[in-house]
Formats: sequence, structure tokens, C-alpha cells
Amino acid sequence: MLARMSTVEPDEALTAPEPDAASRLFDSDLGYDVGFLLARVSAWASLHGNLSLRPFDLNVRSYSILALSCSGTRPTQRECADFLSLDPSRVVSVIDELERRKLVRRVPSPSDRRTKLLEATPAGRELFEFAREATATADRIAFSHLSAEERRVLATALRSTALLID
Amino acid sequence: MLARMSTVEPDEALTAPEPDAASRLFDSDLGYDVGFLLARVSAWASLHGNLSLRPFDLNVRSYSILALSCSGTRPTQRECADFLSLDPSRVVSVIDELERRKLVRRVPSPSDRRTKLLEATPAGRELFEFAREATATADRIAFSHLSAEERRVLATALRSTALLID
DNA sequence: TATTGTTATACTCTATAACTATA
DNA sequence: TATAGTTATAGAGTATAACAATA
Repeated sequence: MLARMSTVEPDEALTAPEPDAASRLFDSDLGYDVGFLLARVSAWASLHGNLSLRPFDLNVRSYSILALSCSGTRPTQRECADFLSLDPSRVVSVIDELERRKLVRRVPSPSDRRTKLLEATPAGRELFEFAREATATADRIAFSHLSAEERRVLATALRSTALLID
Repeated sequence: MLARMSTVEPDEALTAPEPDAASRLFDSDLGYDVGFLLARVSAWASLHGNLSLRPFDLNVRSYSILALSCSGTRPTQRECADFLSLDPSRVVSVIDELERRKLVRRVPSPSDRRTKLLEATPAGRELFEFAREATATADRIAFSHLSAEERRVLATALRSTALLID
């Protein structure tokens, strides 16, 4: 990313694109395909999300569960699985790890003894605040080439789309 | 998606959100996290991309290779692997399948006998045109809740981001 | 010595099914 | 009978390493 930005002269990039493969192939139909672009940007965001969460011994998955635990809504494990499009069996191990680290608690539901409500501990909330700050900073840098208005439209467009799909 | 749209009264959705988990959890920090939203929308786009490509016996991966083969730039397998962030060993089997179906050809490079250039056959180009039309239509429907301007900004923001990352 | 395409292998991740305890 | 959480297992998907041909 930075390598490309620093080696390409701005006006040269506009008038005489580099002859390397990436530039050539980005001129193909695929380079304008929203699905392809989504996959590429999403994979990159996930990669760098994991990198920025590494100092906290978290990844995008455990961070997501922690975030839901901090939401104040005390979601069930099933709700987390549905919301994150994960199999319930895989949510178990993530929570196991978070609970082992005393970041979240499984609280028995008062109304249904089968279900367990998820709740962050004070330590979990504290770690989440730091982690959230770190990822937010990383995101700001990652999308710093966009204008404030473009970032706003991108975020709202993604959110409204995510709300529609099941 | 459609189920949600049809069961929620518009004004009710604005004034009194449903008490179900998805709505509640979408109000959490995670529901505004660009990385999370990207992952969710991207996964959904991939799923429905594969569905719309099924009539052509393609998936998003083989479609991508076919698209690059139709670009007129005759990319090498290595270039395809780099551009699609795939391991070269996995590109082989995709091309094997496309070549078996006589949709693409491996053309020996005149300048380097190690490399093989990728080229679509007339049949491959024809199939690609149909497939491209189908996915474009699916995308139009998938993002029909966005205004033309929002779609434009979304596409350009994703493209400029994808161009920056390596 | 490095690189392209290829093959074979090992490993991780994920989906599936089964189990318990509740409802 | 159905559901929440859990466990175990099987399968798919992926990364890794090694190979021959060529640069």
C-alpha cells in the first residue's frame, strides 16, 4: 500500500499507468466488480484487523464476541452465533477462551435454564475499550485516502445493506 | 432480507425497533464497525454471487479467472494468483477445470518457456458475457435499496481502497 | 540461485451429527 | 417435539513443501 503510493508519481499514475500485472488486471471487468472489490477489501480489513488486535491477544472473532458482551444487552450464545453467522459449536470455544481470561461471564438466564447470557467483566470492558480504540485508529488510517463524505457514505451504505440481509 | 422488509412496518421500524436479537445487536458498537460490516456484506455477496453463477457451472473463483482470461491482457497464472490473492497451486485446478471445458487456453509464452499465458476461447467469452450479465443484474437488485449516488460512491470508494492495498 | 507451474502432503477450519438438559 | 449449549467427528478448504523445467 505505502510502497505503491510512494513509488508512483501522482500525475504519472493518471497519464501512464504502470505496466505491472496489478494495474493491468485492475482495468479488467473484474476491477470494477463490486463483489470482487468487496471480497478484496474485506479480506484486507480482516487481516489488518487481526494485526491491530494482536497486542490484546484478540482476533476479529473474539473481538466481536467481546463487543457483543459489552453491548449491555446480555445476548445469548445463540444470538451471538446468529448475528455473527457462526455455528453455535464454534462460538463455544471462543467464549471458553474469553471466560478463561476472565473477560466475559456466562450468566444463567433467569427465565430459561438452558440458555446462558453473555456479560463482560470490568476487565473485559476495559480491554474492549483499548481494542476498540486501536481498531478505530487502524480503520481511520486504512481509509484516510477517502474524504469524510466518502467514508460516511461507505459506512452507511454498508450498514443499511448489512441490515437488509439475513 | 425480503422477509424482514415485508414484516416490519416502516414507521414502526423507525420509532419502535423490534426486540429481536439482530436489531438489538445491530445497535452495539459492532453494528457500526466498518470491518464487521464489510465482512458481513462481503460474505453475503459471495454467497449470492455463487448462486447467480450456478446456472453457468461457475463460482466466484472460476468466474474471476475466466474474467481475467477475457481481459485481453493474457495474464500469466502467477499474475492471476497474485491479483486474486490465491496460492498458485490452487489456481492450477481452477484453470484445469476451465480448460477441460474449453473455456480458456494455456498459451506458451513466447519470451519465457516457464510461463503460460491465459486466454479465453470464443466459447469462454460467450459464457462470460452471459455470466457477467447475470451477476450484474443480481448486484443491481442486491443494492437496489441504495440511491444511484450511494452506489456510485460505494463502488469508487471500494475500488480506490482495493487499488491501494497490496 | 531464483522463478513458473505443478504435485503431494499436512493442517486448519468448518460443517454435521449426536448428546444433555431443559422447554 | 423442539431448542440451548456442548462435544466429537468427518469433510472441505487451505497452506506448505518439494519437484522439474527454465531463467
